[in-house]
Parts: sequence; structure tokens; C-alpha cells
Amino acid sequence: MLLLWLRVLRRRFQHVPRRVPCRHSSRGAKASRAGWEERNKNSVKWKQLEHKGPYFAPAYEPLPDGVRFFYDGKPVKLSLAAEEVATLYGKMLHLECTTKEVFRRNFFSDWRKEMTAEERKVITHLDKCDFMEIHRYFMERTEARRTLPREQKQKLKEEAEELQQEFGYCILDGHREKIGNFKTEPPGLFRGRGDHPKMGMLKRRIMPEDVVINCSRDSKVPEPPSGHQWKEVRSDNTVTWLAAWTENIQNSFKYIILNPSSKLKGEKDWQKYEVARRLKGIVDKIRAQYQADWKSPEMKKRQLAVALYFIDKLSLRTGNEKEEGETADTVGCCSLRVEHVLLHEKADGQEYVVELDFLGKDSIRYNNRVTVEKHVFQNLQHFMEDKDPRDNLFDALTTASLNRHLQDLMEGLTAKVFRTYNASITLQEQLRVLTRAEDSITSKVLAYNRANRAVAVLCNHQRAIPKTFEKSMQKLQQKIEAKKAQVAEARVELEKVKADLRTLGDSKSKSLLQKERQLMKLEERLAQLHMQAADKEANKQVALGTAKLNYLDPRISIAWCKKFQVPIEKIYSKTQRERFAWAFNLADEDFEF
DNA sequence: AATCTAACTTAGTAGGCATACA
DNA sequence: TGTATGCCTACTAAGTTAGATT
Repeated sequence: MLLLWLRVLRRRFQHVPRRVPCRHSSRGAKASRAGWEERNKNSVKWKQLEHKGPYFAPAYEPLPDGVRFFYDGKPVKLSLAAEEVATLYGKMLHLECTTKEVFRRNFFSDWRKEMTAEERKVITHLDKCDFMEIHRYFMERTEARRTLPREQKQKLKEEAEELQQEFGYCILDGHREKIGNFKTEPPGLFRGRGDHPKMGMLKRRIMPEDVVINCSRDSKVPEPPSGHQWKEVRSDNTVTWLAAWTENIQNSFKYIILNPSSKLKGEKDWQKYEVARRLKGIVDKIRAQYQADWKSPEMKKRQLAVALYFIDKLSLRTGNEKEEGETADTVGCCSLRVEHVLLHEKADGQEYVVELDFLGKDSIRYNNRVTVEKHVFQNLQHFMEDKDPRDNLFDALTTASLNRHLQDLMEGLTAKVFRTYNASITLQEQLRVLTRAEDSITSKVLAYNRANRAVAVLCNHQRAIPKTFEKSMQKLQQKIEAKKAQVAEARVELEKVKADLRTLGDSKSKSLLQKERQLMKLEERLAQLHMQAADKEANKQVALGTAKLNYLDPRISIAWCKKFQVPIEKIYSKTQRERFAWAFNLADEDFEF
């Protein structure tokens, strides 16, 4: 107990890098020194790093006098601290999370901590709190900003740009690089995903005193805001972050990091895909091995073989253990429980069907039925025998042991590489199947999106159905109906011209040709609309962006664009092109993943 | 060997913004 | 010229991995 407490204390008040010792610290044993220096040399991320430190969220601005908080029907003037937290809740009143019991309980408990003793005595039930005026005030403010005259908006934009120029860049090894997030996160109420036990807790304001600055020794050290000081200034060139602080919800670090367009990030991205390409070279061997291991007499080996099969075939995440009660209950491959698996000897006319149904990352549901080999099926039956629904399916397996095994198979191989590999190889293959050189650019882009979608489905990248989906779908249907009518009309006209032609001779043959061409065009357009509608429906719940940004080797897409003369702008937005800048010189039209 | 956790990648969403449309 | 629409980006939560510690 005491030990635990000490650990918590240390976690709270120190910020000691544990992975790589500070490069200036003296080393003990001489024998380990060479190894350390070797490792350290590889892990040096920069020689020079200079920046202005984070930009802090604006101080709290008290509510104007006309905006009141009511308790039990009576207006109550809150202390500044209590008022600030009340506004955080009031702003969110229109969101569903404020109706959730856990959210309300956590919020109220944390809010009471900010109250004066006096307030705490009076405000004892959230049900009796009325934030309506606060809510209205913030909604009106948002609305006012939205309807600001053009030149005012322009001015705000310029101010934002100025801020970006001042705080949004750093110097890294002589190059001016964009920072990803140069602002500290403002205080707010924690919005976990899914059934998060901590939703509604107060995420406290970050002060300069919380922030560790990382920059090179000889650089201009950023100035803390006046009257304040940094928690620490250090110079650790084995890490890539510029500043860091501990957040109070999970007690973990938050970092100020570089933008994906930076050289450092780009190189890392390139490396990631190179590892995945190396996997391509030995994946057959790995598959053969895990298939053989399904028959191993060792339970451990069989569990590993079946888990790896899932990771490979279904592109599941590895699935680390999580501390119960600290986060939403979600799982990945290694943390699957018996309750997440259903075995069907026969289903949908197939033998050996496995049904997986669980909440994965971000509490997104994974629900899939898949036919497996008999050995896999029998192994699963065995793994589930005499277990409770809440027991782990792979009880003899951890992510660490899995990754250790993979590391032995190939340097740099970890479980997530399979996701990258399968995603990229699927894109390449689908592009090959779906692209027709003679198609229009529009059709080719459609084909690309379909290939992208195949990957997104594989990786289970979902999104909420867009709020306007039904409406815009209806609109598209109307367009289709209108086009159908046009086609019908064109047909009638064509028939009429044909009839005229028979009675009046060939004097109108030119008009016949014209009508035929017109009909064809309309039919083509109708077919296109049908395709668009089918695509829209298929995309309803599928998020394409995640795969595009994180799993698909950009060289595949760039090569495809070059080969089929599709402008890259049709595939990548401006920021995406900046992010993938590293790939443009590395991919000619016959690049193969 | 198990556990912890720093540092990094991967993830969905809200809302801003540009563009199409009336 | 204002409004609806759909795309894009900022934001930040939630994963993975591996070195250090116990």
C-alpha cells in the first residue's frame, strides 16, 4: 500500500524519462556503455530544437451580470472557480453525454471540489441546478461569431495566422518545421468514448508550472508567460516532443509534437511502410508456420498461432490488457474474452464459422462472421472449454509474448505491422482489379474510393452516420427519378423521329443520330447516378480517412495517379499532400508495395 | 517474468470553411 | 447574396510498443 502510494507520488511530482537515460547522465558499468551509446546514437532525434513553448488557453472570462445560474429556482452568484466549472457544463447542455448518469455524477463531484464551503452547503443536488441562461449565453456567442460580418471574420483569421506564425513553428536542425498542436488543451469536462467510467470529470487548466519544455541546450529557451515559470526545462534529444504535461484524468502525458508534414514524422512514416514491405517478403513463411502450429501439442503455441491467424486474417489489433474501471471495457485480439466468440459448426451454408462480437478501440463494435479452418475451429472450442464468459480466450498469451515471437521472426515485426501490410496490399490489389484505363477521371476516382473502402471495412473504421445522410440520400433519389423521366422522354422522342423517318424518308436522319446520342448520354448519366447512390449507401458508416492517413502506403496511391493520369489533388487534400511529401520522390508509376 | 509507463501512432468527431446552389 | 451542403482540419482520446523497474 505504502509502495503504491509512493509510486503515485513520484508519478505526480517527477518527470523522469525512463526509457533512455539522459544523455548527460554519467553511466556506470563500462561494459554496457558501448551498447548504450550504440542505442543512443540510433535514438538521437535531433541536434537542434528551438521553439516558443506552448500557447496557453485564454484565462477564464467571468459571465456578464445578466447571465445567471439558478439553484432550486433561485439565482445564485457563484465564486469565480465554481462559475468557471459551471460554464463548462452549461456549454454542453445540448450534448447527449450530459444526460448520462456517470457523466453527471463525475461532473458534480468534481464541481463541488471547486466550490467554496458556503456553495457546497447550498448546492447539493445537480437536479436542482439550472444552467439554461449559461447555455443560452454560449449558444448565442457561437451564433454571433458565425454571423460576424466578412471583414471581422477576416480579421480573426489574420489573428489566428499571426498566432500560428509565432507559436506554430519550431526550428529543428536548421529547418523551420510546423508544430502539430501548439496550444495547451483548455479546461473542460472529460469526454471519454463509449462507457467510460471517468466521463464528466474535470480536466483541469494547464499552467506553465505544469509544463516541461524540451529544447536544445544552446537554443533560445522559450519565455514562460509573465509571472510564471516552467516546471522544468530539459534537453533530451532522444525524444521528439517539444513540451509535455501530465493530464489529471488518466495521469498520463500529453505532448506538444511536430506536424505530420515534418521531416522527422515523414521519415518515421516511411520506415513504417518499409517494415510492412519486409513483412510481405516473409508472410507466406509466417503463415505456413502458424498453420503448422495449430497442431502443436503445446497449448501456448496453439494459442499464439490462432491469435496470430486472427491478427493476420482479420487485421485485428493486438489488444493490450487494460486496468479495469479506469477506461471503457474494450478489447483486441489478445484480450478477447469467451463471451466475444460464438462458434457455429454450420452457419449460412458454411462449415466452421466463427462469429466475433466485441467493442474495440474507441468502443467501436466489431461484428464479423468468418469461415475458418477446421483446426482453428477445434482449437477455439478447446480454448473456450470450461471457461466463464468473462474469461480470456487466449489465457496463455500476452501482447508482450506475441510481439517477442514476432520480433524473432523478423526484425521490427510487431502485431500492428500486419494491419499496415494487409491494408496496403489490399489497396494495391483492389486498385489493380477495379481500375480501367479507359474510364473517365471521375470513374477512376470512384474506383479508388472503393479500393480505399475495402481497406476501411477490413480495419473496421467506422463513423457515425452523417446527420444529413437521409436528407441528402433522398435528394439523390429525386435526381435519379428526374433522370429516369428524362430518359423515358428521350426514348419517346427517338421513337417519334424513327416513325417520322419511315413515313417521310431519310430527310431527318441527322436528327435521328442526334436523338440517339442524346439518349445514350442520359442513360450514361443515369447509370452514374445509380452508382453514386450505391456508393453513398456503402459509405454511410465507413470512415475512409483513417486508412488513408495511417495504413495505406502513399506511394501506392501516387504511383496509381501517375499511371492512370489522375491528378493527385483528386486523391489527397492539401494537408495530406504535405503529410506524404516524403513519398512523392519515391514513387514512379510502377512502384510496387 | 511481470509490471509499469513514456513516447509514440491511430482514431472518431465537432464544427469551421469553402463551394454549390437558390 | 444568403443559405445549404459536404469536405477538411483541429482536437484530443485511445490505442501499441518497448525499455526500465520490481
